[in-house]
Amino acid sequence: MADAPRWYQTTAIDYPNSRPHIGTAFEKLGADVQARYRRQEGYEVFFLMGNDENTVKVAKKAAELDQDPKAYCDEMARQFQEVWRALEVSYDDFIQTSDKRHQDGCRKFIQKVHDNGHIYKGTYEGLYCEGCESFKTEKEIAESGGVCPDHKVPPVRRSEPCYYFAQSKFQDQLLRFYEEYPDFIQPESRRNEVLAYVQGGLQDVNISRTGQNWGIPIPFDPQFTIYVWFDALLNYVTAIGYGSDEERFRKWWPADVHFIGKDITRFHCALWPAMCFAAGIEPPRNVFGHGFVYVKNEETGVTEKISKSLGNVVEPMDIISKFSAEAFRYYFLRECPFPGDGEFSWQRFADVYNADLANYLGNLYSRVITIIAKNYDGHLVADSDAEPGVIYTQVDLETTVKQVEGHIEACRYNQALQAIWQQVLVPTNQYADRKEPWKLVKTDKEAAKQVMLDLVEQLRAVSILLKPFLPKTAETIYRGFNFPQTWESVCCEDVWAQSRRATDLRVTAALEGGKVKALFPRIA
RNA sequence: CGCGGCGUGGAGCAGUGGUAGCUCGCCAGGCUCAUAACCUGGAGGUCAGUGGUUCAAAUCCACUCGCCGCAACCA
Repeated sequence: MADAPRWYQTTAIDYPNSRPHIGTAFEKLGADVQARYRRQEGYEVFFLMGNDENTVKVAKKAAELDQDPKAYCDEMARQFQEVWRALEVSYDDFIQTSDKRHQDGCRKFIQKVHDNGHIYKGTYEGLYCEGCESFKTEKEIAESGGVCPDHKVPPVRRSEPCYYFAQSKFQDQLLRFYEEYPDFIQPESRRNEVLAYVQGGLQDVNISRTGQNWGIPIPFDPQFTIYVWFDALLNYVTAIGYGSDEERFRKWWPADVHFIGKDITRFHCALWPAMCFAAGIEPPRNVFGHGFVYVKNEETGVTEKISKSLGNVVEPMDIISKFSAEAFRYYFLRECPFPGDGEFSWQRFADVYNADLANYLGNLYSRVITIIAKNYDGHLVADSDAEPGVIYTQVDLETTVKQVEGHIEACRYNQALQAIWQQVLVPTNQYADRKEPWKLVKTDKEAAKQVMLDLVEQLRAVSILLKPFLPKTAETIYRGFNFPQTWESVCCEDVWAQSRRATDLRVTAALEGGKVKALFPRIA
């Protein structure tokens, strides 16, 4: 048997100076669906996440709390992972950029780029705030009326020695690269932005900082630390053994996809591949810049960007404890198009929860099980030669499965879910109403049984299709019956390839008073 | 003229050349197996505007108006 195809994917690493909010979670969910889908379809998957810790902000925050920065980072990493686990994000590794493995790999990488002649010493001149002890951009200063936005004092022009990464040398190579791999930047709409940016001329990047005792010292000049962006991007390679385990590194690199927020597209589509060129490694195959989640202000009806200053930050746990992790996953994956933007509101959440999860999905599961339990003692013996009923008039199940797979592969999760609801759940409820097995069972128990087998078959299909999206719910539905294949091994193709295999179908879900526990209890 | 995106019934979205579609909400009816769920029917849109291309445009082109994101470290 041939080796399984490999799939290496990452998410952006997060600053741990505040806890994750629903926007941060959105990215991890989108990535998680992809990882689960690839695993299910037979790929050997490595799914990396992590935290970005070598920034001044983190050191400051730790100092405020009178904590050691590393201890602070470790505690935050624990808290982040607690949230990711609660959301059933199936990451394989979690890297912290304050980890030794990252710092060692990082130094090797920058040394390599230096040895290859792409780093040179120069001077950086800019507006410096003595309060912040850091440079400010012209824009920042201009926006706050000529003073530092934090300290309200005018900055001074200052120049200091630094190291530059010769990004400009790679401009042509980058443009050729985009041309050769037109799918590199996803979604398509972000492509023009990056092209225009690179065509507009790349500048060399100052990749060093001085006077910081938190961060990674530059190996060839330890009084400098590595600029946080240069360091952060390297997590994608240090996590898989760059500089320490060549075999492992070669196994996984290049990454199949980096999932990132649309705001950092440029770093990933220009700076990062240029860094790869400079170090003599391949660039990643794909960068996917997802959209943002905005929050609808329930009072004013205005859609706002999530921000601390607006006080509209919603944390995942707020929602998980009121509803469930599965509902959380469903809402964001269904309501917010991954390539574009979406919005959250409690009202909308409740509407979607009741309509899609409680009514269409949960209720179908309940009614099917109850009928079988009541009338057949939870046991249907199927005739192997019985003709399945005609459920679909527009699109058949196999076509739907293929559409869903296409949508997942393109990260159009909302459209995948929409297809499952519109093309499977809706017709199944319609079919049940047309056939009325609860009436039919009184006059023709055999015919009613065939209808029930058809309905169960639909539930089996739904559970498989939902496997990457709602792992727990899908498993509960699947395990509600004694389907022959194991849950772990079931994949999309089985929807049609393994249909109607059960000749001795039993309801295995736990029943109480002849009824099954609601998958999603309605919210008032 | 910095770059880019968006503007479709009350709300949220799909639809990229050929009789305007989905979910929620609303109105009426049906059903009663089911989580007051499910099914059927209905009201509601000049697809931001103007001009153009075409036998035919929400869909292509031009311009106008409105909203938003990015512009080297706030997912």
